[in-house]
Amino acid sequence: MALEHAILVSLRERAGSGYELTRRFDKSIGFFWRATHQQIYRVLKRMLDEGWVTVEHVAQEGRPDKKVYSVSADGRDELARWLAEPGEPVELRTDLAVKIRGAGFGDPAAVVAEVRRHRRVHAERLAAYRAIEAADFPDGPAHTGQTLHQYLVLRGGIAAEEAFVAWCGEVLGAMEPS
Amino acid sequence: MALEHAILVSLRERAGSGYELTRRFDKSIGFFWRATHQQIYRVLKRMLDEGWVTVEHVAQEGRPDKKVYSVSADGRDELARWLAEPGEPVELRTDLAVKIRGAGFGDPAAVVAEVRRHRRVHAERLAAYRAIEAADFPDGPAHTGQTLHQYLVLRGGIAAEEAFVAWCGEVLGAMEPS
DNA sequence: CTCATCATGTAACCAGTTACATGATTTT
DNA sequence: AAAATCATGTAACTGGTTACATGATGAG
Repeated sequence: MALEHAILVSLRERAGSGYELTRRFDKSIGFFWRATHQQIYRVLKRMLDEGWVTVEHVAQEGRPDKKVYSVSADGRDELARWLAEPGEPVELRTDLAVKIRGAGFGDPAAVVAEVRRHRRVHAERLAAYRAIEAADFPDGPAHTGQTLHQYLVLRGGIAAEEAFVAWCGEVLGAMEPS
Repeated sequence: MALEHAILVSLRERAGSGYELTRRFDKSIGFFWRATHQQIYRVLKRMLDEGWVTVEHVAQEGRPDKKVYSVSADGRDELARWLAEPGEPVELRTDLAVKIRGAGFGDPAAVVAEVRRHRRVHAERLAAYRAIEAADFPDGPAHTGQTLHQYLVLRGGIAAEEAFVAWCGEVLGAMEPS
């Protein structure tokens, strides 16, 4: 379970509130890990109980107060421990594949339309990632440290989306009205 | 939620027991959807309650009896309905990316070792998929019907594993002792 | 006046994992 | 004698999603 650890990474990059973390999980961290605010608030509470983070209540003018979380020494230790620990390589789990495999048990044309829709979404995500790459990482792999690491993760998102777009294309080529 | 529907697809290809389904989810269907026997038995029970499948008790010699499940008319309708229904395109969720992004907060060399391990596993899966491709689908995209659909799903697994292997390679190239 | 943004939470539910449990037969 | 295969299940737990709930400020 990596949400705790994804939050630790994000908070080590910069302390923030649950709300701010939710925004980050909608953007950069969201390339590879999604989380809703409900989940983040719940996990932050648990992390606080475990002593991995500390809170500071911050009063704001014209806006609701917020609770700013920071990683504690225990949290830093836990993150370092987890980083060195082996984990399971990802496995793909996509219902699109189930639909393709089962296409003959329904309307194949509807499945083809669904593949086309998925290709469009993946192509849009790919374009968005490429725009971020061009804007934020002009030096490509010549970056160093944290910037390099962020760049490499983005490259993973790009590689995955490219693969999905190409696969959808292959499926369409083989299944489209022939 | 696609496990019900993955089971419907598998049972339409061939009726079988929970145990047999578990075997199939370890192999071909497992390229893109995993399930343990506990989960399969639980879901089969629910599907029986919903009337999507029927059971036949089969006594065997020298082996425990088994319950063979088949898809009912309602199950066929449900599968056809679901096949035409739009679903969410996959999102990647991998802790390896979290580890790469956080590498600077721990021992980067340990993260590099982890990336190398993942590359090895993905390369092994890729080789296994390619072996299946060569053995079971000699005609490539020239297949038709159900065989074509199974082939295209396997191609998706191959595309995904290729992308992971390439990405791990890129990460290693940028992070390895420099 | 309405919608978006900022900000935090609870509660119910669903899906998936891990552990426990049994027991015969066949293979090593 | 031990391990693998065939065969089915229950129970507890964990993680994630959806729905509900509140309330201020600022922009259109």
